[in-house]
Amino acid sequence: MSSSVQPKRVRKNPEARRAEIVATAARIALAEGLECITMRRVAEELGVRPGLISHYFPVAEELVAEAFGAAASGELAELLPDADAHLPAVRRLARFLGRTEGPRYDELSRLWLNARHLSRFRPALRERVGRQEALWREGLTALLRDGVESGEFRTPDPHVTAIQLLVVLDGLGAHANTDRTGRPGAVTGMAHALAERGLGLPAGALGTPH
Amino acid sequence: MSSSVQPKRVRKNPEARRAEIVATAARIALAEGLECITMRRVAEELGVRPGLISHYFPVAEELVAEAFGAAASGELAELLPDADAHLPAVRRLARFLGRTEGPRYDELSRLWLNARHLSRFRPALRERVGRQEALWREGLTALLRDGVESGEFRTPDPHVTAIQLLVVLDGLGAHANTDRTGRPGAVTGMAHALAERGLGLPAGALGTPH
DNA sequence: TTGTCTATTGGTCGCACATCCAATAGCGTG
DNA sequence: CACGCTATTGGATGTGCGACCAATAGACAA
Repeated sequence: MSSSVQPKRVRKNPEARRAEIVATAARIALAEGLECITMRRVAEELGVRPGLISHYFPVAEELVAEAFGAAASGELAELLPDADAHLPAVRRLARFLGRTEGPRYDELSRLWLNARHLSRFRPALRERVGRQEALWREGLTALLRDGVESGEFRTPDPHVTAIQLLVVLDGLGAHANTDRTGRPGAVTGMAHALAERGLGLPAGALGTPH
Repeated sequence: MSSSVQPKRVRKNPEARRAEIVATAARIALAEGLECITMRRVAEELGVRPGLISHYFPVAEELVAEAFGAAASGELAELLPDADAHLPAVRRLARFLGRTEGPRYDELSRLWLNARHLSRFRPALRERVGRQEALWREGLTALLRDGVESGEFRTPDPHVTAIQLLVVLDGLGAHANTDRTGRPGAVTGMAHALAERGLGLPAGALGTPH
């Protein structure tokens, strides 16, 4: 009558296991924060013993970096899906900006905040954050460049405009963390306004933030 | 011939000791981060036993919150000194923006990053962060309002403009943490540009960012 | 000087963590 | 079916942390 579950041990091939671990850690990172990625915590979530995580990631920091990379690039893919490549750039940009609101994006901007701060103490993570920043910058720059080539946008330098956009989005995200007391539309809409002004679009061309 | 220092115990009055503790913690927060504020660490810095810190701050989180508050309000006072109240608003704003660059301000924006993130887990800190945000917002809003009254600025809503400025500054600060690879002037100067545009000033009226 | 009050000590306790390793058991191969 | 490889376990080790408390020794008043 033992009510405890048998510790039936499951054996998987290393790549699969590793991927599973990273995915779990990424999920934890998004939901609860990078500091919640702990050997024990991940192990428990996977129904496995802590030693195993340690075996795949002898140094914990490496797992944290990997998890952040997975989460960030996953979210980027969702914000700027390759599948949209055929759509007009204005439309893609409008979608992108539209997705930078709501609880879902709050989670993401919290993760960035988290990562930027933590990367102060963890070199491996810092490196990953830098790489992801570059990816996001390039992704958005490519979108803007498309728009310029198709004549939808007019801007002296798509790369600079992209960075400016990301800076504003980061600022909004950081503020959203603590302060959400009746933010005026002129604040919420900063990214839209910046994009329209910086790309020679008429006001409202990108849709209005909710 | 004992080369070890005598543990001569010094007795101070509670308010002074408490102030000393907060000041030390604030210094640590600015230089190394809020998570380095630890009973042992602060005690060592003060040449005192850890138990003493614990005595003044039975709950560690309270000290962290207090330290952040001290650091943030101290820095605000330096960025917007009351002593400048007689100067024209343009000049005060130009100074303020001028001080938002360089290693000194980097330290501060790192602290804000740190605090915003950590406040996710520590209610007492979150409350303090909210209070400080309000103070910064109000300080800057007052400056802008002065400018409007004296006819130096033209803006539909000083409060909104102030928030927008802070958002951009936060975004720049967050980005500066990891990425500083040749940031174009059009990025570095975002705050200046936003202020000039939002306040009806001619370009360059606030000085150029270095 | 003596006595009292209390700021300060010195230690203890329990917790959560990363890291390491010898033993074990799943699974594919022969 | 038996064997060997290795993914996985269980447990030990050491560190740093907040919290707690009885004992101690400054400082000040009587």
